[in-house]
Amino acid sequence: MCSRTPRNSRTGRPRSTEADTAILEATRAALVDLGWSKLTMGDVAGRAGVAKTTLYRRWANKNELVVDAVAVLFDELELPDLGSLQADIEHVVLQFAALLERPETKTALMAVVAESTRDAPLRERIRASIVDRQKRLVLAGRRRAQQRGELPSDRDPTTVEATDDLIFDVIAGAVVHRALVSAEPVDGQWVARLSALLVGGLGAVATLGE
Amino acid sequence: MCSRTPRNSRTGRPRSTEADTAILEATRAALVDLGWSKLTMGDVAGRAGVAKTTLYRRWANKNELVVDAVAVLFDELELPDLGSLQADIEHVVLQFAALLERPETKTALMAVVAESTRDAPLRERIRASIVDRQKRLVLAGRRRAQQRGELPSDRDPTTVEATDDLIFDVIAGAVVHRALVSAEPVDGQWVARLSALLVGGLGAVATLGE
Amino acid sequence: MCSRTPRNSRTGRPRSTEADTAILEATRAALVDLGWSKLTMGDVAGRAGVAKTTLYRRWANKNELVVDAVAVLFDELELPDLGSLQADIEHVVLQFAALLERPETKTALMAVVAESTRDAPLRERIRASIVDRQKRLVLAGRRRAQQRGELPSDRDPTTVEATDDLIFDVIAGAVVHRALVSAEPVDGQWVARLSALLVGGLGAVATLGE
Amino acid sequence: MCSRTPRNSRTGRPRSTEADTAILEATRAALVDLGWSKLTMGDVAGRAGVAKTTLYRRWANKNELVVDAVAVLFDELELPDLGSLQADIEHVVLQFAALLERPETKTALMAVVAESTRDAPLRERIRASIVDRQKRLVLAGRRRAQQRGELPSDRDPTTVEATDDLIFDVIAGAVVHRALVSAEPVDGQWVARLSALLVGGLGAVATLGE
DNA sequence: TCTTAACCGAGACGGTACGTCCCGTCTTTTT
DNA sequence: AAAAAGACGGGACGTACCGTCTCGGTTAAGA
Repeated sequence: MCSRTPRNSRTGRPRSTEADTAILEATRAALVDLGWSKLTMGDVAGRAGVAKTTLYRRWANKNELVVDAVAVLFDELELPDLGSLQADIEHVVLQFAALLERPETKTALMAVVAESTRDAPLRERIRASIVDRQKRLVLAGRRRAQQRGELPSDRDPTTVEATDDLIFDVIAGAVVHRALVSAEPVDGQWVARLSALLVGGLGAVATLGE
Repeated sequence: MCSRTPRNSRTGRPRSTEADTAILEATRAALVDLGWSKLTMGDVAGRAGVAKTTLYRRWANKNELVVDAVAVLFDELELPDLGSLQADIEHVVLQFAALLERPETKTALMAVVAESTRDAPLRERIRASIVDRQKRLVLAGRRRAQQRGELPSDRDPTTVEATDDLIFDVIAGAVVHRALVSAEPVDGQWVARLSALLVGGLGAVATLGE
Repeated sequence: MCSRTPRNSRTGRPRSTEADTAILEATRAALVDLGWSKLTMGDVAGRAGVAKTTLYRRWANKNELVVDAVAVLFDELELPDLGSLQADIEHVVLQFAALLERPETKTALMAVVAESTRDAPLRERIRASIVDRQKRLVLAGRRRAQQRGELPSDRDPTTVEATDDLIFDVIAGAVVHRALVSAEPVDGQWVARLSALLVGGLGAVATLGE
Repeated sequence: MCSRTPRNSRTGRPRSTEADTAILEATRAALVDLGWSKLTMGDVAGRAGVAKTTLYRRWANKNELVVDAVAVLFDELELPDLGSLQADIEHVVLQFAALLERPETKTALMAVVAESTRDAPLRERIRASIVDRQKRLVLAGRRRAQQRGELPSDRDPTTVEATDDLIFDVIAGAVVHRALVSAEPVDGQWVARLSALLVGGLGAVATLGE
């Protein structure tokens, strides 16, 4: 979780795990109150009741701290079986939109992505902490649809993975763009249209490799 | 273009129009060299051979300046008629991906969007300067496809607009997510799959309103 | 006076002379309240109602600032003609002792001298601002004594200068050592003994060169 | 020697005496390398191969540590009988000047004196460890000169002590001022002049009390 | 021999000050 | 009135040390 792994030595005073959690909580609170660009390391330290040095001992900079603070929120997303692929998609999209409406994520997500365009370690951290972890939802939804017979069974595994990635980029990208760039609500109608587009289009994509 | 409109008085020394263009060019150059987060107003002023006051007389802050500097690049996107809806989509997606590969836009776009989540005037400026201007591409593509008979003619105008918006969010969102978040290449295969998904799904969306 | 001379350009906003004096006064006040070692640049800036940057624009570090703040106090020393060499010496020694009793000088003088042992520019600044300026007192006293006939007229000018320097080091050194190292009072008795020693010994030194 | 006397309990692990000497040596080495103001407790601990806690268990702060580290050097001063008061004075002055040329003492002596102006315990420690211990040299020199008949025998013991103190302040003060403030060499000529001044002046001081 | 109390190294902790960078504003002279 | 120049008050940065505090482990006297 922390950026700077302490040496695996057993000597010396161990790091306080309470400080860890206090810092991450304080970071989320500061994101809510101030937004990403006005969040300062000193302010977070103050809110957490911790010295600035304690903060820098764990995270090299604001971006890595924010990624860790926000990442955990994305693990709340779930994919309950609602009986049909379209229903599953609509449910997860609404969940994701609700997550993006939270002020912590709304202000932080695009900011760290922007920073990551010039910071490879940060990019890797985002991928590991947030992006890759959510692909599980696409996987689960696709497999469930295959079991239901809504989608054909796998043939070429690379094609399947490429399609999974495409669906992930389309869903996540569309919701983020709607919510943050277009800045318009992700309501039931919009979600219905999006999921209809996906379900309808998936057949065309499946026949593409043949 | 400029943020602060001067009084319409004709007295006094007129503003230098050369300064305007020099500043915007300098901003793009600074974005390339430094990225959004390390770009400073002082540095831009220095590159443009201009005093900081001259800069602030025109733009209130870094974000508005960057939006103006980058917006013009998005007007390069075009939609030549390639004979089919799928070909048109593939072409514009590749163009958009190429634009996002440019270091100016790559570092700036997500950054200003992130800032805009807490800054309504900036959000409006982005919408006016960048977002809404590109919806023309979706409009043009859809109409052309209708003329070709690839898509049914309009019935309910609000449904049409909602679908246009959806397609816009899906295309733009997916490309941005692929390029900046997933950080993987927008290559021919991926574009082919995306456009197949869209063309295949559009029928399903069209029948939704009935 | 200031450490960092601005370019002799006439362009731009000129430096505030009020800031100069406010900073030096604040420095002396901080020396009185906190002493040299607890004096901080931030505190001085705060007392002066000035930003830290304004302070650093003028002085590179605490030591140079303190030298300038204290130097002016040494210019208060005078040498009124009291009729005899011994009386003149006693008077200036008492004045010097009174100056060293002031908390500003007491805490600052030895501190900057200590720092100057590893900082040649500072050493030069102390010499120019404080040390050399006070040699005038020795010169004036010696000339007056020669006019009175208490001391022989000059013969070898280098000998004269060497003797002046010796007397300066002896007087200044003895008073400083008494006041700060031995930490005992420079009272009338002690001063009388010191001046007797000097007046009595000067004859022996004068005949040394022969 | 150490600042914090442990309880006189005989139980528990006794303090390492090797640590004591290692710390003092490390302190002198650090003074040579870094000077007083850049010397840090952590650095000294590192050089001594000792934990910071071990250091603080013995000395309360940097100043007391430095006084102890430097004090021992002053005990090297000796006063061999060279046959005349003037020769004895010249010898001890040259010794003292040589001591002040050593980088450890040069940087440390004035610094701790400066600190002592606002720190009574430190002042007392300096007096006990350094100042008073060197007055023995003045005492020995004066007695030897009295035995030789160069100086009159004692009459009033308080006058004698006052004169001893005066001579101590004059010699020590003059040498320190010459070496550190004027920053000029304490060479044979200067020493000859100083000792001539003293020997010549001592008679005048002696007759003062009558 | 076994406690046991004080020692030791390592290093994290809450803090303070540092000197730098940039902000957005202001004052000055020049155009 | 706008321009270049640059000083201004202010805020945050990331670093260096401070002196304290926990750790696990060591050491020698006393039971």
